[in-house]
Amino acid sequence: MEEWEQKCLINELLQGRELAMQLQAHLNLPSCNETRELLLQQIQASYDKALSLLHYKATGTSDTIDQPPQSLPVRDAATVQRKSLPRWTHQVRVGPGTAMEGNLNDGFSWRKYGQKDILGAKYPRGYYRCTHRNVQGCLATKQVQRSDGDPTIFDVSYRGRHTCSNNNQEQGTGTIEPYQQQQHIGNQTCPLFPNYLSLNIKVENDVGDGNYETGNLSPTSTCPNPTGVMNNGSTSVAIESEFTEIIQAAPTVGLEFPFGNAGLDPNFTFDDNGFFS
DNA sequence: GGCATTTGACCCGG
DNA sequence: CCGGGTCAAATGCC
Repeated sequence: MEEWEQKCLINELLQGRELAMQLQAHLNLPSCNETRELLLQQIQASYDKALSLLHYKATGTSDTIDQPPQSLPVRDAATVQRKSLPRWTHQVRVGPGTAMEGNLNDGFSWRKYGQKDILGAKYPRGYYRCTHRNVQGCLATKQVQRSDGDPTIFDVSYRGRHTCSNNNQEQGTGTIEPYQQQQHIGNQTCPLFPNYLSLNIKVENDVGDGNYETGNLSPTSTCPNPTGVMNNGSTSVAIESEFTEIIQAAPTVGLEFPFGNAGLDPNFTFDDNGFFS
């Protein structure tokens, strides 16, 4: 058990370090403020996690002290948590090769839990949560909505951070690893989804006090799932995944991908195949 | 049977 | 009251 915690801790610290380096790199780029904010958030979250790990070790079940009255049904707690989670969105444009929204694979496994027609939007919005929510207490969720202007663009907004570690290579963990930092961990770089193109992200920091999940990380959130680490070299998978977001986020403006923005998808033929009923 | 998606109902905040 | 977000039963797929 202790080994686990230690690994988790190291993971977090490494991640924090990497993120900090990222941040440093971004300090020189005048353009992306949001990216920096995102990085900051992630760094903070890393620290939080690391600290919570230590705390856990020290006191056993640290447990959430500032949990007020309680008695509120689960739902309330969930709501509160939800409200305080950080949120950011990318715009993802999809090329012709990519099938549909489901395939907007970003390295995590999502499970759809709802869909809603949004007022004023042509297309419904899909609601997804992490598949491992129940198992690992991972509270990450995302919403995917096709832009009504350009059907090839999806607004993907993320909420919360993944506390799980799902390293399923077969799932397409290999997000594009665009520019910078080619830390190819293992064989991660699968070119499965070269279709991300321009993505803009914006961080909507509705984390008022910035202490989201300060007092209470989701109870089980602290330690990534064993499988993540099991895979020997890939202890960093969790990190990798999180990096994914950053990486995707970073290219904000005018970053040229290998495949070039131009190359992508001259004419998508979505409309033909019924896409999204 | 187990897991994922679908879909209408429900909850909650503005 | 309205609209966005979530739940949960029904359904589908492997």
